[in-house]
Amino acid sequence: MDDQPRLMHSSHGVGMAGHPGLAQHMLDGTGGADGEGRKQDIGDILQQIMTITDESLDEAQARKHALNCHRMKPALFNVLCEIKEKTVLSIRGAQEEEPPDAQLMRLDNMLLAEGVSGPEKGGGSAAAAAAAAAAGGGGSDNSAEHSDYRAKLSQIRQIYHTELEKYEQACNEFTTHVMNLLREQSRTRPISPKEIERMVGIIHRKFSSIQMQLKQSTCEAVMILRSRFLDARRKRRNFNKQATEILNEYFYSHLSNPYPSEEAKEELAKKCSITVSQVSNWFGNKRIRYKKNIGKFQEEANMYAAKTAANATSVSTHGSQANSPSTPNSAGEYFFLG
DNA sequence: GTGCATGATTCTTT
DNA sequence: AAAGAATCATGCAC
Repeated sequence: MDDQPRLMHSSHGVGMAGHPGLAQHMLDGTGGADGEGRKQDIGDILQQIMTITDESLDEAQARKHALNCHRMKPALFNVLCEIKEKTVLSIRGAQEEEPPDAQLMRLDNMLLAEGVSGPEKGGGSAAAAAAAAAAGGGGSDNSAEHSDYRAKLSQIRQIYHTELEKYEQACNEFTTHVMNLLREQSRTRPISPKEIERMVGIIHRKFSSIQMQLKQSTCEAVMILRSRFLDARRKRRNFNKQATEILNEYFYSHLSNPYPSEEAKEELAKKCSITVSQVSNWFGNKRIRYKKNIGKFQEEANMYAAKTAANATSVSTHGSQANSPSTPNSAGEYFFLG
């Protein structure tokens, strides 16, 4: 055991000299058996290994074969393997720590949530349905947009999977190729299984970083699609007639103070099948537009006043006129006069 | 295509 | 935080 360092040391000392004639002599197995001769022997083998890449392919092939058959080869090979093992282990210890990538996990989670990387159909339509629900809308005519969204999502999904498969295939092919190469080389130079393992790890890391780029751009594409789908301003739909009617009825019957409470907004939202914030938007727009041009809305105001009055009389023959805007009892309180 | 209507957003004011 | 005001972007009738 303690002669291993000596072997390596001698390789440095003698290896650089280069004695083709002597080397041939050694490889023939006719060299001396004394200690000094053995050192020379090993040194020449190492020298030949180190210079093998300088030779032509045929020469190198022949040299390789000769070296493989050399009587000292197994011993030298074992020693080199041990040394290699030690250095590889020390390298491993130094650079092995790899925290689970938070970014990658986020991307994976998102792709799963959006139904891009999950099971075939279910996730995608679920996400689309959620997006559709979030979009607010009347709910009747968004099925066309919905299917459009779904089609585009599945397009993204398909591209993603094709690319992913391509990467995986390339990764496997490359890994196999490298492993075959290393296995082949391990016959002439010391390559420990751990080193192969490490190499495979490096390859996988490289490919997974490429995969991450794919995941990132897929996420971006989904986000853009989603934001387009969800951007209500782009896909603005007028409220249906009934909803507008309900909102106008409330507005004109509360003309002196058209500021519905939170509860009233919720009630209106429910009646109109829209969201509370849409109700708030509507009243905000209505107030400002009414105030800006009361004349323009006069006809509408009268119409709804009549309607409200009619409703009131039909409900109660007593003819309550509590909410009649056409007969204000205290005009000074009207919001648009303030 | 044009112009007005309308729902949503953004910024400012209260 | 809610309302007002200005503005944007689309819908729709013509």
